[in-house]
Amino acid sequence: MNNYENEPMELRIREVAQQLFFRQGYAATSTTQIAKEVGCTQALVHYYYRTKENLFRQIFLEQVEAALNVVGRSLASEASFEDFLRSAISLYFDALQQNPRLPFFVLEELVSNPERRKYLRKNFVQKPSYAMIYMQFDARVKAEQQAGRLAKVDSFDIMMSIASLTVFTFISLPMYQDLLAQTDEQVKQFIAHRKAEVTRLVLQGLRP
Amino acid sequence: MNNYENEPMELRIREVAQQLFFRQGYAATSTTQIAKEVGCTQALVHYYYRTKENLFRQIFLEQVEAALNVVGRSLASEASFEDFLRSAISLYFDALQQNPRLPFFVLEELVSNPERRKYLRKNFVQKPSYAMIYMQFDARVKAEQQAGRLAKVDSFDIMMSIASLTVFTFISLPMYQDLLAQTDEQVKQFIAHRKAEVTRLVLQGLRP
DNA sequence: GTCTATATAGTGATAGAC
DNA sequence: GTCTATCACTATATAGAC
Repeated sequence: MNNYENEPMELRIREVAQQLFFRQGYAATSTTQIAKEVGCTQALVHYYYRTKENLFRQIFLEQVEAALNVVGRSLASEASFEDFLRSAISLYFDALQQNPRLPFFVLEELVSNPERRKYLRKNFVQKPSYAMIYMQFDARVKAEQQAGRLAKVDSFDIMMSIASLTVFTFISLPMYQDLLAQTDEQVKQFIAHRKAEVTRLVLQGLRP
Repeated sequence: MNNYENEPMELRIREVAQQLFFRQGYAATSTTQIAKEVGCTQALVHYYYRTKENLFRQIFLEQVEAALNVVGRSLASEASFEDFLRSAISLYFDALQQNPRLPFFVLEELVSNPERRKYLRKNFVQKPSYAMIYMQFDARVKAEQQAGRLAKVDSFDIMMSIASLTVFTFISLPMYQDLLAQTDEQVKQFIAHRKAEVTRLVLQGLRP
């Protein structure tokens, strides 16, 4: 717990805005609501960030960057490919458990707003450093297939499948929690359970 | 192509509204915008549906029902469990290809609005007919495991994994299309490619 | 840096004419 | 059934006092 009350206003506004954007999305969140939760006037929100769109973009970029860093970190492993997959999936689950609303937040805005995709493309996809992440993974996959230790599957498919299985777990969390009326403890168990099963499924599914 | 211009207004409004809700979500869509795209006044939208929320709910329920019917249909198969899985995954991909925005539309509203989850719970989860769908599947899984033809995995996990892999394909479609600048033909190929790989991964991953 | 006040525009919804 | 007109609100954003 940060000692919230003593933080500078600029930061408090960003933190509250992030929470609200995460929960409700961009369109359903107003600067008035942000101000009310912070305990300041709506004018102050605009004093620091000028526009709502601008405030959103700072948060959005920061979060995408954080997510990509997790992916980047997962590729640094020197272990065997199987152990590398294990620890990557484990890392994704742990990172998302810390920040369960992140994937939906990013997806929502990317899916429902073409401008956001353009923005992301300019800021990340075109940057060579991020293209490198994929190249690195692809090389490793090909080497493993050459050695006959991995099924002949496109590296892009491996990434897609792992992303699907991890991300969807957290996207569906509110439904699991709410529709099936589960407690926090049950949710924690559910995540751990899925982590184990996703790992098992991926490893067995990628055997040659 | 329906001869759109000749349809009754009530229906035209619903179709346009659906398109817009699918693309932008509830909060980002106004009844004014709906009216403009239909080519009528905003008052008429409210004449037929009274409130925006009400218009939304009709569309939402209809779509959830359609989705659940696809799932229900997939369970009717008499074939071997492996063939049943194959045809179920195939059916999901085909249904979603007809309606690629459906999963995101449903998820978005369920994730970002607790009221919608309450509403869904009342209308579906509590209905015995929908609980039956799961029971049916669970029985079949257990029988297959008894016979030693299927890995010892919870039936709930099997559903979650298949849902993750199919749904995420379509959620990520706008990004695939836009971020990687793909043509319609390439998108079609991508879907077919994922359908094959998802089928392969699930079948191999569920072998005992 | 924080406030009050306000300009401007858009929202959902309704009343009433035709 | 469709329109015009309008209400009461809320939104984002800015100007100006302190």
